[in-house]
Amino acid sequence: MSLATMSSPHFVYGSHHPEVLKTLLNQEGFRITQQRHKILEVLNAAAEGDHLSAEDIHQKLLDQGEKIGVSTIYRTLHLLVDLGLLRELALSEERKFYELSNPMTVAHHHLICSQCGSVKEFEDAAIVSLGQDEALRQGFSLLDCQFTVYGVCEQCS
Amino acid sequence: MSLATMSSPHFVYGSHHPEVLKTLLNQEGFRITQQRHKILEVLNAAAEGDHLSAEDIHQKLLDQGEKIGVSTIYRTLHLLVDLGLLRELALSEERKFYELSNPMTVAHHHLICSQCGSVKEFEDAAIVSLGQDEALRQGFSLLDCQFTVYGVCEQCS
DNA sequence: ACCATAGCGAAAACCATTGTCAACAAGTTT
DNA sequence: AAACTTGTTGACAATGGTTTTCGCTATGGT
Repeated sequence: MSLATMSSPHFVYGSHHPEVLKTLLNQEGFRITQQRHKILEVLNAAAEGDHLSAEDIHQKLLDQGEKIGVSTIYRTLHLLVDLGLLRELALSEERKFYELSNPMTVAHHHLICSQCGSVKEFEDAAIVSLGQDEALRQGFSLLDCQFTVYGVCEQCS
Repeated sequence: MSLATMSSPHFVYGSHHPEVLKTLLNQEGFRITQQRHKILEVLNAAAEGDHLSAEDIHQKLLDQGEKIGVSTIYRTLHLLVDLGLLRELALSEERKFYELSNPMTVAHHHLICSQCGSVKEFEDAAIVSLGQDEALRQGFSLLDCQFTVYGVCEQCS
C-alpha cells in the first residue's frame, strides 16, 4: 500500500498535495525544504502527458525567479522517484524525463517516432498485467512497466 | 519488406551472413570494411541473450589483437541499427547495449532488478501484437517494441 | 592502376549527471 | 527564544559515455 493512500482514508490526494509530501518526508526522516516544494510544484503544473527533464525543471524555476542549483534538482528528482511520487522515463537516449506518478491513473506507455522524435501516449491495462505476470513468474516484485514502441509517424513517412 | 528478405527469395540468411551485409551496404552506397565485418562478428559470436555495450565490443576486439578506434565502434553500431541489423537496448541508465536483430526470432523483452541490475529476458508474442495494434491505430509504421519491467528480484528483497 | 570519396582513428569536445564540501536551515532540545 | 544537531543546499570540479574534428587511408567504380 502506498504511503499516499495511508495518509487519507477516504480518498487519495494527488501526490503533489503538501500534506502528502510532508507525511512522506517526515516518515523517512527527510526534511521539508522550499526547493523540494518548488520542484514538485513545477511537475504538478505541467500538463498531463508533458514530460520534463531535469534541465527543463531547472530552467522553469530560474525563469520564475527562483535561485536553485542543478545538484538539488537531480537529488530531489531521485528522492521523489524513490518515494514513488515520480516516474522516471527513458524516452530519449540522451536525457531522462519525469512525470507525476499518480497511483490512481493507469500506467501509460509511449509510441515514439524514430524520425522526428514525437511522442504519443497510450494506455493499455493488458500490458501492465502481462508485466505483472512475468514478474511473478520470475519471483520479482513489480515496480514499474514501460512499454515503448518505436516507429515512423505519418508525417515522416 | 526488409532488405535481408529481398536478397534471398527462398529463406532468410542470419543477418550476420557476409552476403547480406554486402548487399545491404552496397544497396545504400556504403562500403564494406574490415572493421564493419569484425564488429558484426563479435556481435554474432555473443551468446543468445548476451547484450554488449560499445565498450564491450571495443575491448573484445582489442583483446583479440585488432586495432580499432572507439569512433568506429560507435559509428558502425549506429549504421547497423539504421540498417535494421541490430537492436539498441536501453537496459541501463548509463550505457546502451546492442544485440543482433534477427527478423526470424520473436522480439524479447526484459525484466530488470532495480536493486542489483540483473536482467532476465522473456518472450511474449502478445506484447508485440499490442505494439503493432497501437502503431497502426496512430498511423505509425512499426520498427521495434521494447517492454521493460522493473522490479526487485528474490535475492534482493 | 587511378581516382573520387567513404571511412578510419587519435585526440579533443560535448553534455547530462554526479561528487565535494563549506555554508545553511529545518526541526528538536533546552 | 536561543542553542544545537544534522539533513540540505549550491558553486564548482569531476566523471564517463558518446560525438565531433580533421588529416590520413582504403574501398569500389572507371
